[in-house]
Amino acid sequence: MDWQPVKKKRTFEEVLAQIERRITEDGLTPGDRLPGERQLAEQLHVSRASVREALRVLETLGVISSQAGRGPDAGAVLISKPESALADLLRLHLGTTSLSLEEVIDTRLMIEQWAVLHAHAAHTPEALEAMGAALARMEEAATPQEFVDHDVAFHLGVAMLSGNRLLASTMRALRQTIHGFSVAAVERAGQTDLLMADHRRIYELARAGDGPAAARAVTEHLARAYPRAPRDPAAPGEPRT
Amino acid sequence: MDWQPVKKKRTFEEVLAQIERRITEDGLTPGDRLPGERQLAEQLHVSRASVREALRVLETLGVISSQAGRGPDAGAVLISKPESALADLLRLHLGTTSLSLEEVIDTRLMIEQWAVLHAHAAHTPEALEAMGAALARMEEAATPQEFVDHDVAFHLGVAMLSGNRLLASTMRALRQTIHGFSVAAVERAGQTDLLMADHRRIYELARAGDGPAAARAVTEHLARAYPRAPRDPAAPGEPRT
DNA sequence: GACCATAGTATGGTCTGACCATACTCGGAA
DNA sequence: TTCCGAGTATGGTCAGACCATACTATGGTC
Repeated sequence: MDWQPVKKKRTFEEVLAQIERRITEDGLTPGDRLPGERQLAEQLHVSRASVREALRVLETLGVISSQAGRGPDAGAVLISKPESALADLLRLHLGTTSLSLEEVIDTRLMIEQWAVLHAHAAHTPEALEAMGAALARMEEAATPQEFVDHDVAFHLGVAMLSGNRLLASTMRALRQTIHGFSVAAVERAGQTDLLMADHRRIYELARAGDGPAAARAVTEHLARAYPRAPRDPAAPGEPRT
Repeated sequence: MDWQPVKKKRTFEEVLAQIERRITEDGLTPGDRLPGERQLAEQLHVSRASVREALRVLETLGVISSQAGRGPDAGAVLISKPESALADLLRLHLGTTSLSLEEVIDTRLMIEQWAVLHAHAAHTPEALEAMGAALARMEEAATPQEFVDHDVAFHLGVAMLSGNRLLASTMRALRQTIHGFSVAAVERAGQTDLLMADHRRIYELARAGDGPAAARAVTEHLARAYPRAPRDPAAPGEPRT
């Protein structure tokens, strides 16, 4: 038999494990409620502090949301907000330089390319609608801040083409993380005509179902938006077709 | 002026914000230490419980690691383990069905394709070495469990070709999340000859610097490993070149 | 009977103070 | 010089209390 790790789990980790087990075994889904902190503490024979630390972890990971008060909506409710956790993750690791802005932007390009190349039929109409609406609002944007807000919505629509919620959540988190950088880039550029032309082109190509062409358009767009970011030139081998 | 959100932040969130500020402003990097819990509590005029909840969040996000005792290594030390946070995130959201296995596996294909297509010269030798070593160990694997362990190392090497730490961490988390699924797949298949042939092909193509061919090999490999997972056939538009 | 104000109560959020286990530090003994 | 034990700073946990919040039920008023 294999050796068992002898590490002593901390109390709150045991609580965490049991709550997770309950979630999966009982098939709890977003909207369902967890027992109150005091009740959990009593049933698990631990202190409320330990329960709270476990719940804090779940909240950090975007799995639950807590509200005080009484009634059906009080207490810990299951949710599904992975993007907040991802955004926190990226922001903090950028802060400790264990991640660089280039890597984040590279990842963004990867997702958008993939999304337009692998547009999922069932989700395409919805995504295109979001993209179209964002396009219209971008036209009327008065400030870089506003423009970027709708730009985020547009590119989130691009990610949604894939029909993959993990990619959509990651895109939300990415954009949240590089938000300040995006606004600064638009302010520096001064005008948004070229970016808007890119957007329209991406939109039309996606609507036409021409994945490869849309992927090229996305690549050019991001190269324009982040002039010196891509590290592609240093790559060995043959250029991308 | 814009309206300010009137939401009252919880105490531990304020603590969290101040610690984060200290990290970025002081330029702390992995290996550096944070003040002790009692000291933080006193300086911020909050209770130790609030400090602990903030630290728990940071630990969950893979930014710090805490150890008891005295000496240089005691207390909260900055680290960089985004993969553990990502793995927790994926596992829990899979548990609440706000994410599906297909989406996770799709994401894996996306990363590996991207990595071989955008291999970064500076990181290629190191990645190839990891892939080669994993290849050799896979040959000698006696059990599906062992095989999968080294398979994980191989595909982590693939992700490392990109030189993007975010992708490498995500790959680690992905594989950790689908580990049980992978083992079951290998056990079901009974033999690993085809998979090994794929691996060698991917390795050789990556070493030759032929990104597009390697991308095709990766796609075929994953299609073989997860027979009914990819949703690609349902995609509209033209096939990938 | 319909409506509204008030007391009741269950919830999360926070604090205080204590105790334990751990693991380094330092002083004294061999 | 070496080694052992007391001292001590650290995180981990607990118990009990209090507050703010927000629903619920009660009862009075029209």
